[in-house]
Amino acid sequence: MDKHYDHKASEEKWLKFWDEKGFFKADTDSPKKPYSLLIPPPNVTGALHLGHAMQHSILDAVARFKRMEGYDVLLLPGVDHAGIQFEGTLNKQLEKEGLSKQKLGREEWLKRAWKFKEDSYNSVSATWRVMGLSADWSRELFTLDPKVEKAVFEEFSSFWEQDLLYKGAYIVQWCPKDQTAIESVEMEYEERKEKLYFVKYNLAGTAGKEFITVATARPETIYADVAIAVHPDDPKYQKFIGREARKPLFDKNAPGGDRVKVISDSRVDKEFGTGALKITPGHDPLDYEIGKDANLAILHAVDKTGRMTPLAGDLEGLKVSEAREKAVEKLTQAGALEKVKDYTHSVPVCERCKTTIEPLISEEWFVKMKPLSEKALKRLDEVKFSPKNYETILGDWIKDIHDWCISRPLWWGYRLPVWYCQKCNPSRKVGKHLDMAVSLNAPEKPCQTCREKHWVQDESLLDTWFSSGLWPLATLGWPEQTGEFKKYFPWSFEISAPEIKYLWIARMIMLSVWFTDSIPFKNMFFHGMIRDLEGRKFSKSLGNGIDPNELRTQWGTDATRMALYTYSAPGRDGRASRQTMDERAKNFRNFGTKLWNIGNYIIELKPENLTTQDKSNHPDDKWVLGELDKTIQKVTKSLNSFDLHLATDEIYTFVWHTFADVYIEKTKSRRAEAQPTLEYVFKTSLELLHPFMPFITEELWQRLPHEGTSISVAPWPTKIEF
RNA sequence: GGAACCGUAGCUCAGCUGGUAGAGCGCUUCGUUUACACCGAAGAAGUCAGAGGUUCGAGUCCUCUCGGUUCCACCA
Repeated sequence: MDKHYDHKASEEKWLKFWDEKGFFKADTDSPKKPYSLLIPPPNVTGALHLGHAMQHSILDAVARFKRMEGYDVLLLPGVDHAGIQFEGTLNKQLEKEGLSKQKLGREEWLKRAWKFKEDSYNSVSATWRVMGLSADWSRELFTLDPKVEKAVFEEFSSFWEQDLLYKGAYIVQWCPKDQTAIESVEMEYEERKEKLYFVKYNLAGTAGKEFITVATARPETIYADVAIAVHPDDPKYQKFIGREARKPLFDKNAPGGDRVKVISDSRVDKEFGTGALKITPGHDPLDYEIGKDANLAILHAVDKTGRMTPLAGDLEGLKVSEAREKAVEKLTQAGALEKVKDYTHSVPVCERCKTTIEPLISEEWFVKMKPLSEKALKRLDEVKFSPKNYETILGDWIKDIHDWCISRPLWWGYRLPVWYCQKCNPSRKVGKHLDMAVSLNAPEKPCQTCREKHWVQDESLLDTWFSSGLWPLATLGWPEQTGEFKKYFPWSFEISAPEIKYLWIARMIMLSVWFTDSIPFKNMFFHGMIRDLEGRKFSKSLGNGIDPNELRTQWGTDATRMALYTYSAPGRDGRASRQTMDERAKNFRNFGTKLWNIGNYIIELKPENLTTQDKSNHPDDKWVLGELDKTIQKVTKSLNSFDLHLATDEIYTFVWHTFADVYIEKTKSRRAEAQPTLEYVFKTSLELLHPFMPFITEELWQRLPHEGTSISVAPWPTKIEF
């Protein structure tokens, strides 16, 4: 044996061996009990990062453990098309080349998109394999594969038939840069120092004598005002309720001209500003609510690109920030600006591009979530969460569910399978089944109203989570009751980063319970987030990321995996730098060398004149077997509770500090007698270590006397059998 | 405003249902005798954020305070 373990050669050798032997293929016909693990599909938007490496190492350890325990293990890999994020990343690339979506056009753009997808996918796939993931590659899926498309269509059409879909005016958080509606979970708030403008509205018919003053941070939206609201109990404004006021900024084409009504509504805060609130239902969620209840018109002063609409008169076409300055000038000139105060508040911005969100009314598709939420809540306690408190966290969110906006103006992903009759339904209204159809391709049947075929498809795409929310079902061939669906569903184990607990985990639970009357997974593991030493997220812009491939190349895959398990306590965030990762990986690289040298001692330096393979009754032998037995029990227990950080620590301490430092040292004076015990304890230790360090354990196990073809399918040690 | 999590050795972190403080890296001293210097032996280092409480006994349970992080809601 060489002095040092050559991790690179060993990894290549065993990857090839495992692949050829097909140990990791799940078998629906196997009499073994199933254990299924679903890999959260990484986005095809770039290379895997350290968080992925940890997540996948955890999955693989559990999979390997269960396989050794004798289960028919399915570890299913896949990748996600990640609509918005994908387009964002690709468009940034195109920008550098001086290109854009618009310049390329849909067809050319899609060609680039598929190329980009291939590149990202290849990087992800390569990393997966070299990390030693014992996945069933024959079942690998992409969220845009036909198998998934079928399931997604079933999801959509069944929602349609159950009357859970609707389209209509809805207040939507609109990102002007990404040109898309985003969800509240995709928004961030930024503290901004802005101004609060106190604007006087003249009461109609008083010719500049009576005024009502409102405080607003967005004077440019005055054009879209439809009312002023005051609290019904506010004594200051009793006399104004029911009267009309004149907008200091208005467009002659606006409904009602410059007139807005003063109404009362208890949702107005008497203490804020002047206690009078201008109502702009087109641009503010609260105003929208108040406006809806008071039956007020919805006007837009800002459009979806973040520019002023014709309603803003000569400000049309200006960006919001420019329009605000102009509006303030005009108000000053008109003597309508009473005062300006400094005002610090948090402004909603897009999580991805940090652009200020425009709350707008937009025509979007929604799923009514209440029925799904109610059904899911009854079954939530069947999922075993790690850490436990996530059951409450998710339960609270599902209880307060709001309808799910599922349409996105994107090009990358699933088009809504909705067709309108161009002739009978040119405005694409929803609700009349006769001049609409839900179909994957252009409907064969004619429109039932005009008996002709003028079908046009809805332009929008489905939200990415509409497909990934169905991942536990789609990957197993649902809606068909396939053999694999029957055997592997619900999944035994799922894992996720906590940041997508609502977007993804809660949705999977609701969708699964709705469509199959079953929870999607029995064990749900949330790992923590690895951050940098200052506690910040890893991000490309900060450049603080750590490349798992560099760690792997330098220290070996086994060592990198072990380093990651030290961060794997459920729900605990960790801090890391390249240096701290190196320190940990180095320690486990050294541990690998230790194993290698133990192997050298036991295998290569084996005494030649061995007389017996019988066990001895020497107290040291009994002692080490007792310690080994304790270790077996502890490691098994920790693995069953998914405490991998404890399991790795236990087996590490036993091998290094009990077996090597103490026991092996003592055997040197009675080497021949101890040989059987040495071999047994070492082989068993390797088996306990295999889920975490698959390569070196296979390498050494193969050199020891053993039964079977691979440690990866050797029986998991349960008790001392010696 | 509501909620959760965290605060343990210089650094990064473990410590399950309460019972004499742990690991890795780093540091000090010694060791190159026949598995291993990617090693071995010995060692220094913490009033477990602070204050109360429950208990025979609390890092571990309860309350409060301080500090840090995150999530949810609202922000005219």
